[in-house]
Amino acid sequence: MIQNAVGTPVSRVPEGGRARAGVTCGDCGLLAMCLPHGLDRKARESFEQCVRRRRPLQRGEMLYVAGRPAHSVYALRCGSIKSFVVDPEGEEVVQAFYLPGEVLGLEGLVGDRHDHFAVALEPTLYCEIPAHALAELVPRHLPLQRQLMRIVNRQLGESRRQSFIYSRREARLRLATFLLELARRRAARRLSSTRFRLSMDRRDIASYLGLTLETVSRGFSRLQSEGLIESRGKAITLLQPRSLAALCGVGDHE
Amino acid sequence: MIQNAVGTPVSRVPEGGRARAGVTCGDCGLLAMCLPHGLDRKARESFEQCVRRRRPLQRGEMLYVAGRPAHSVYALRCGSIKSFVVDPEGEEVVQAFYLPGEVLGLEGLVGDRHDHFAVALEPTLYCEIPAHALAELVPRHLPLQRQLMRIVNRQLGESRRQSFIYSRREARLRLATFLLELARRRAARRLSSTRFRLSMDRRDIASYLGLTLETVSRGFSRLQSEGLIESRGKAITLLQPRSLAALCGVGDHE
DNA sequence: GGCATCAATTGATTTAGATCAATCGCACGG
DNA sequence: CCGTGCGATTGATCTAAATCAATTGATGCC
Repeated sequence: MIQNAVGTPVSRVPEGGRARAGVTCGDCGLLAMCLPHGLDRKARESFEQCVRRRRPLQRGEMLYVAGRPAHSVYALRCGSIKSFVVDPEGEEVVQAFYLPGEVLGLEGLVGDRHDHFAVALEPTLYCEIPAHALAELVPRHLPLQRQLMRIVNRQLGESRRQSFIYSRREARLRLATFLLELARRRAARRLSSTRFRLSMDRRDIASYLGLTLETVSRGFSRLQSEGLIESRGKAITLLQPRSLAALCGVGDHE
Repeated sequence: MIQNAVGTPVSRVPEGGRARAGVTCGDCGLLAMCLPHGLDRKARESFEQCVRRRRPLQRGEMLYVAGRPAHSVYALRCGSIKSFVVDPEGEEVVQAFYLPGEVLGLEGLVGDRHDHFAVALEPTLYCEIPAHALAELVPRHLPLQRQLMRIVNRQLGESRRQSFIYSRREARLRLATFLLELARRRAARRLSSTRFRLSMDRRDIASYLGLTLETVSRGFSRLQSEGLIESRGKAITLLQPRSLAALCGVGDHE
């Protein structure tokens, strides 16, 4: 449904301006996966000059809206964001979920308009880097160039993996793959990879995986009855991550 | 099937070396969509110094192989290439089809290994740009940087659109979308967008669209019986491109 | 604390596409 | 010119997931 898209105001007026003491990229635990990774102190400082740390987004609040001018690139600090497009029938189609340390809105660097929506799934903090400033910095700093390419390339890989699991038609496999992907990304952030709370609802997961929400729900139930996970609403525990991986990795033929 | 992957030698020894007179980027009709687009004459000449124009690939011949070191980026001059991965059951999963003017193997710029296979679907000419040389040129030439980002971004968009049509489950719609996408890309190359020969077989299309080859075949038959296309094997005519577009664009609810 | 609301689960039925199984038709080599 | 073989088509059946429809459970609000 598009109600979010039309009903919720786009994030606008900043509350904090420049990065303030105590909240710099140097301090940030997510530096290693973020844009300024690899920059020396001096370069990082000029990068920081461009970074705007905004007030938090509330759940359901839009970070940006498809069709509007894209003037910035965004890096998540905490919380989570889903990106989606709206299909001709007016249905939301979820394209990606973003976790802290991930960068979105890169189309702002090349195109001039967003081609999708981005909305917070929970209270969310982020940094905003104006595209014109970033575009000026990139040619001057080799590590920034490399990191940018690495990030875009990673997104491309993720998107292709997603296409891949779509083409495998078994619902339970898509679900298992989805959970393991989340676990992997959480592990990379030193968060528990076996117990976590989903910030998205069943409908979002269904849309992301190309299924209906009923099928997702049944999938969770089935994985639970098989003892592979414990699922109580949004609280998920992976009881047998190895078996889950085996399910996705090796064939289900036997 | 993986037989291609193991049965066919990787393209290796070059036949032509440096770009020769008469075959330069300046002459190439595809310059506008290729990497050196936007470079001034001088910059383009130093770009050309890096370009290797290789002997043609035969149908079925591999351009590169997943797992092997990625030392170059490739630009298609004519013919076509499919890229694919091999799933745990050993089945080929087609990720993309590349047409003249398109660039592949960009992961060579960031990673050090190919993560997928690329194979010629017909006799195919291509240019090879060694990654190290390109990586050296990029920081020095702003238009090259911008073009690189534009190309990667376009690939990301394409991959997301692909995920999107996977999530729409109706087979005939996927097929119609596929045909229109091909038509669009051909039109961009000033080739007929209504009559063309598919260089890939039904199995490849099926894999790309996440369907079985029987379903693809039935889809073609159905679109033909509806008078939207004419399909005789690989020869395709779009009889009602507008209706096809309506099918994909607007809903099928009625 | 109880009720309203919405998310999630579970059940019954339908259906699109997968799967299994023949042909068909065209290109190629003898 | 006629087989041979592979790609494509067509047909019959089966099945996983969509759809339709309750029901249950959690969350927040009065």
